[in-house]
Amino acid sequence: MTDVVTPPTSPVSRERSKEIKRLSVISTARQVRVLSRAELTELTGLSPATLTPLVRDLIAEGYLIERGPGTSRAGRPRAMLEFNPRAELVAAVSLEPSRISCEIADSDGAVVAHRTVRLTGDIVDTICRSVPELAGDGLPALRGVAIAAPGVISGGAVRLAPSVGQIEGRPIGESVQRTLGVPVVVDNDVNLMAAGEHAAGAGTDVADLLLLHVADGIGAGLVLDGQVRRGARGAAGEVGFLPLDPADRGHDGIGPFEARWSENAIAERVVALAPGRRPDSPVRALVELAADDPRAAGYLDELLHAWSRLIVSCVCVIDPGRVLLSGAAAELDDAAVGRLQDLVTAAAPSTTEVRRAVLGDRAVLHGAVSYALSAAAAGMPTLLPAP
Amino acid sequence: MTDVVTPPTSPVSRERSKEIKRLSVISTARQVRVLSRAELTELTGLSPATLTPLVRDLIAEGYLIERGPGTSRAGRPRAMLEFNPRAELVAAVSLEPSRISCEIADSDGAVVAHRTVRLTGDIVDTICRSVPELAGDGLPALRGVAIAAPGVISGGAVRLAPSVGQIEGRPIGESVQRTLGVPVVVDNDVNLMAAGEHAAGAGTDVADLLLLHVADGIGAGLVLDGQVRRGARGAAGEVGFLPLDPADRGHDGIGPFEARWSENAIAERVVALAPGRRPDSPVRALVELAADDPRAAGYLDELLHAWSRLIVSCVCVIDPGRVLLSGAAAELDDAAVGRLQDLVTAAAPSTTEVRRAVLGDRAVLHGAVSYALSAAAAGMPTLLPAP
DNA sequence: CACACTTCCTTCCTACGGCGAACGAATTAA
DNA sequence: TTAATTCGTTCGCCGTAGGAAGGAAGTGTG
Repeated sequence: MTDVVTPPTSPVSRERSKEIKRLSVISTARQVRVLSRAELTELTGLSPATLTPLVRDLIAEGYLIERGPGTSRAGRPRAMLEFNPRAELVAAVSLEPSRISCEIADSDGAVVAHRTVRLTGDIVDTICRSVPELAGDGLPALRGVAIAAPGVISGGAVRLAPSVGQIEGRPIGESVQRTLGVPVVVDNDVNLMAAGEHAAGAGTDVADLLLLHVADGIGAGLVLDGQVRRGARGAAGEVGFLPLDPADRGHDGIGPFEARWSENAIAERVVALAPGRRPDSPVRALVELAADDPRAAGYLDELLHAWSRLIVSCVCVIDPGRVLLSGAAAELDDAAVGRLQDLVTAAAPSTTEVRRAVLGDRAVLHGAVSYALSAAAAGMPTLLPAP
Repeated sequence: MTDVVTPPTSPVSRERSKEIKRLSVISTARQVRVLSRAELTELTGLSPATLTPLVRDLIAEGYLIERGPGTSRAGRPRAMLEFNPRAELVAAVSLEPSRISCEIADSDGAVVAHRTVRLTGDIVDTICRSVPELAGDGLPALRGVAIAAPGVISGGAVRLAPSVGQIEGRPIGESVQRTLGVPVVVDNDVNLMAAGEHAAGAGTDVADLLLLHVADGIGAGLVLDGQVRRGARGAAGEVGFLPLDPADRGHDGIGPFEARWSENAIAERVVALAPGRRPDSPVRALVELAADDPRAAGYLDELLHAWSRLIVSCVCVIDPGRVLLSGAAAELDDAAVGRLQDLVTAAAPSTTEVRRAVLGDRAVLHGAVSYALSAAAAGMPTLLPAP
C-alpha cells in the first residue's frame, strides 16, 4: 500500500475534506456522548455509507467505544457508541512566579494527572520533560498543550514589559510545539478562564461574554462570536487601565482603576474597618461586615458603583451580553450581585446579565482543554449542515 | 438554474468544495487584479489541471477577461487574466430619516448607478423596486445588498427603542432577501464605515481597528480579527454611553459622554466662543479659532483630553491597535491629531495608532461592498493553504 | 536559422472517495 | 411464524481531483 517515499500528491482538499468529516463526527460525539450511527447520520448529515468505515476507524483509534444495543420501539436496535474522553488528552501548564503546575486532563476536563514543580532551570525544558512524564502511556492521545502565563492580571512591573512579550510571544510556544509535536497555545490566565467558562461554565449558552477577574489586579477575558479575542497586541481586557476617574493614578504597570479597586486595595480598607489580620478573602469579609457596620456597607456600595462603571464601560465598547464575576468579584453574595446588576442595567446601553462565574479554580483548566481541543480542529470549518 | 424538483443527490461536501475552490480563485483574482494561471496555481495551491476548467468557467461567466500574453524572461509567456470588477455588483442602501439613497457599485466600490428617493410607502417595497431598476441589465451580477440603518450614531429617542429592533432585526433584511434572492445584510452606518475603512481605507493593513465616528452622537465601529463585531445585542460601539465623568448625565437615548462631547455640543461652545452663524463643521471651526483665541485653544485641549479618554477606554477593553477618527473627529488638523495621539499613548496600556479615516462619505459604500461580497462567501473558509 | 531550453497551459487518465441502492441483521408487533 | 420496521453494511457507480505527459509559445545559443 504505502510505497517508499510516497510523493506528496495533492496539496489540499481531498485529505482535508476527509479530515473535516472525521472531526465533525468526533465533535458531535463529544457533545452527545452516547449515540448510534443513525443519530450521527442525522446530526452530521453524512450518509450511513460514509459513516460506516469512518466509525470503524474511530473505534480502532479508541475515540469511540461500542456499547450494547440501545432501546428502540421497533426495528433493529441502534448499536450505541460512546465517546471516550480519554482518547483526547490535553496538558494545561500554569506558569506561576516561581513554579510550574502541570495537569493532564481528558476532554471532559477531568484531571488525569497533575504535578507542581519548582522552577529551576529553563522553562521550556521543564515543560517538555514534565508533560510526557505525566502523560505516561497516554502520550499518544495528547492533542495539545495550553500554557497559562501570568502577568496581565497579577500586576507588577512585568505586566507590559518586554519580558512578557518573550513569554507570550513565539519563543516558549514554538519551542514546546517543536519538541512535543502537538499544538501549543500560550495565553494569559484570564483569557483562559473566559474560554473555560464559555466551554464548560456559566457561558455555555452564549456566544459572547466578558469575564471580569479581580485579584491583585483587574483584568477581563473577552469572548466574542464564540472566540477569545485578544486585540491587536494581546492587550484586550486590560480594564484595570480604564480612566474612569481623573483623580485615580496608576503607576508602573498598575492601571488607575485597579490601583484603587482591586483585591489588594479592598483588603487595606477592610483592615481599616475591622482591624486585625489581613483577610484572605477581603471581599467576602467586606460583605459580612456590611451586614452590621454602616461604614462597611457604605464602602461596599462605593465598590459596587465603581465595578458597575467598569462593567458599563465594557458593555459600551463591546456589548458582551453577559458578564461573569471571577476571582474576588465572585465572592459577592446574591444581594450584592443583584445590586451590581441593577446599577449596570441603569447605565448600560444594552441588556446585560451580571452573574458569578462558576468554575473557580478549574476555569483555567477548562479553558486550556477548550483551547487545546480547538487548536486541533483549527481551520476545520463546518462543511456540513448545521445540526 | 432551478430545475423542477432536482433530486438532491449529495448533501454536502462535493459541490461545496468545488464552490470553495471557485471562491478561492475569485477572491485571489479580486486582490491581484491581473494574473496568469501560473500565478493562480501558486496563490491558491490548486493544481493547474484543476484550474484549467475552472478558469474556463469563470471566463465564460465574465469574472475573468483574457488579456494578451504577459512578459516573461524565458519560456512560454503567461496568458494574463484580468479580474472584471463589473462581474460582481453590490447594492448599498442607506436609510435616512425621510429618504432612501441607493447605490449600485462594482466590487471596486466604483458607483455604477445611484438614486435617492423620498420615502413614501413601505421601506421594503421601495428597496425591492429601486434596486432592480438601478441595476438594470447588470441585475444577474448582483451579489448582495447591504442596508445601512441609522439610529446608533444619530442619537434621538429611536436609538435603542424597539423600532430599531425592527429595522436591524429580521423583518427588513429577510423580506428583501426573499424578494431579491441575494444575501442581504443590515447594519448600522458606523459598523459599515469601519468595514469600509478596513476593506479599502486606512485599515487595509491590519486585522483590528476601531473607527470612532463623531456626529450628532458618538459611536464606534469595531473590527476584530478581520471581522466587524457587533456584540451580543448589536450594541457594541455604543461608546457615547461611556461613564467617564460622573458629572455627565445622558438623557433618553443620549449617552453621558456624547451629551457633552458630540458635534452638537461642540457647535454650541463654538458659537459661544465666536458668536455668529452656527458653523457646519464646528470642529474645523474650533481648530481655526484655537490658533488665535486662547479660550478656544483651551476648549480644544479639553476636547482632546475627553476624546483621548474615550479612546483609551476602548483600548483598555479591546486593544484595537489602530483608531480611526471619522466624522467630525476627522476634521482635526495634524497638530491636534498628534496631540491626541500623545495623550492616548500616555495613558493606554497598549501601543495604539491614532489617525484619520480616509474614506469620508465613501466609507459606508465601501463597507457595504465589503459586507455584500463577504456575505456571498459566507461559510467559505480557507480550505486552501495560505498564500 | 536551427536547436535546445524554459515556462505555461491543456488533455488524458487513473485512483479515490462519497453516496445511492440494495441487502443482511436484529428486534417488535400481529 | 410472519410481517413490519429500523439499523447497519456492502457493493458499485459516478464525479472529481490531480499526476503525468504532451503540446504551445516564447527566449537564448551555436
